[in-house]
Amino acid sequence: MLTPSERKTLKFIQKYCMGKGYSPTLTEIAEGIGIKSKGVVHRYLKTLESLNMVSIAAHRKRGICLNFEAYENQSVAPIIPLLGRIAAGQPIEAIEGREEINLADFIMNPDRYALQVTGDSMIEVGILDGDTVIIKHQNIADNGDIIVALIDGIEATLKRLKKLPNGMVLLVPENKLMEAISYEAERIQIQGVVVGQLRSYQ
Amino acid sequence: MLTPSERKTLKFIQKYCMGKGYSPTLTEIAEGIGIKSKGVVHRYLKTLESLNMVSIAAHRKRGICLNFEAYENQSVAPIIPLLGRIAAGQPIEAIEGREEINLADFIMNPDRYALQVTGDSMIEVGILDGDTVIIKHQNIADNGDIIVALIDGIEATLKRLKKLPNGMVLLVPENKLMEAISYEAERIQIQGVVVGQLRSYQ
DNA sequence: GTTGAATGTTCTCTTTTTGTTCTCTATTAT
DNA sequence: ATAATAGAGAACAAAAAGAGAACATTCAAC
Repeated sequence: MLTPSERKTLKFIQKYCMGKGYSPTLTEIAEGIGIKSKGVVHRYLKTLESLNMVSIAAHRKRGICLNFEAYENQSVAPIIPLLGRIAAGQPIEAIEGREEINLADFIMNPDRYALQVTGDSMIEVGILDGDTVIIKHQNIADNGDIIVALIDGIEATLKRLKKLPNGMVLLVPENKLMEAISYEAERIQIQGVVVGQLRSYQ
Repeated sequence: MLTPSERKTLKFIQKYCMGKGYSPTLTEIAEGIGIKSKGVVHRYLKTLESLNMVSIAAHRKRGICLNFEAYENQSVAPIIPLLGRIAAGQPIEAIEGREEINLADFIMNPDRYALQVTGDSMIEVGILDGDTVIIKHQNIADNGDIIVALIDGIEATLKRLKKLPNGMVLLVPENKLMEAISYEAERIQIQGVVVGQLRSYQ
């Protein structure tokens, strides 16, 4: 069983790791739990290690590693419960099987990056001004994909791709007020394909 | 386990490659991570190479290559590099300050849950059929918030909230084809407020 | 081809930061 | 009283970070 201070230490480490992706130093932990002595922190860590809550790489800086046991019942993983499906006029319908969403699955590939969208050119497919899109880095794309296109090596734009039979490509905005423009294929360089989109309302 | 500097180096390379399509020189990396010695950079690269995070073509200029598979499960946090802002007709503009997006910020709080949206009632604010919305669980909401409302304790629906002066509440769909309906305040129970939205295109 | 600037590689040295191990003190519950 | 828990802080060990010199190789201009 953990003492209150040890629990506090563990929680702090969990939160820190979640936020930054790497573990804190002893001094940071000390600050985080409101004490001054890193020697004390070290003692707590030793206890946590003996209980198999964490692993510590000796002398390594930021070498604390959370063990599986430490994760139980904690909401530290990038996982959010998926409660069900909501539609107008019905009770929330539970979804069988998948009961949570792992945001890591969503984006956690290193060839993914994010772009913040400015402008309304994709408004009709629900990509609004200010949204963030997740891009998968690749140089080719299928017809109908929403792509990041580099025109003449300078201008970048987010459009739907349509390959025309005559060797031209059409970049189609999803906005009735704007017009699709066609280019010679050589002028267009594909920088990536949209694989996700997110928006924060806070 | 990477040291902070090694991590910084890796992130810089990742961002550089995504943006330019080729890898940086040692001097560019040194500048990018804020040090002066390219010898130091080389040391970091050697470490990254030994961990299979990158491949380095010996003596080749700009011969660094990111090994995507290698660092998938490396980071605990759902962090993705934020490359910049994209608008029609301009180069991608870097965003000062924020260099990455941490999805944990999205959901770090334990009172969040997800719902999958069915139907088109919020289509005009970019919440489409099939999207997932992140809900913050709370029983009160401000005027204009998009809420999960439970009507008569049975029907659940996603609508924008408008409190009317006469003690009624109006649930407003964001779809021209649908009509807002007003209810006596007692019939409506607020289950949560939309704080985020995400969509996957895969 | 030759050449020279740019870039990659290999060192050694120093400083800073961080982890480890102590001892000492205080508080609290049994 | 005794043991468990908490904390301060000093002293030391080791890792990480960084500077920079010297040399090797590439690559593009001539």
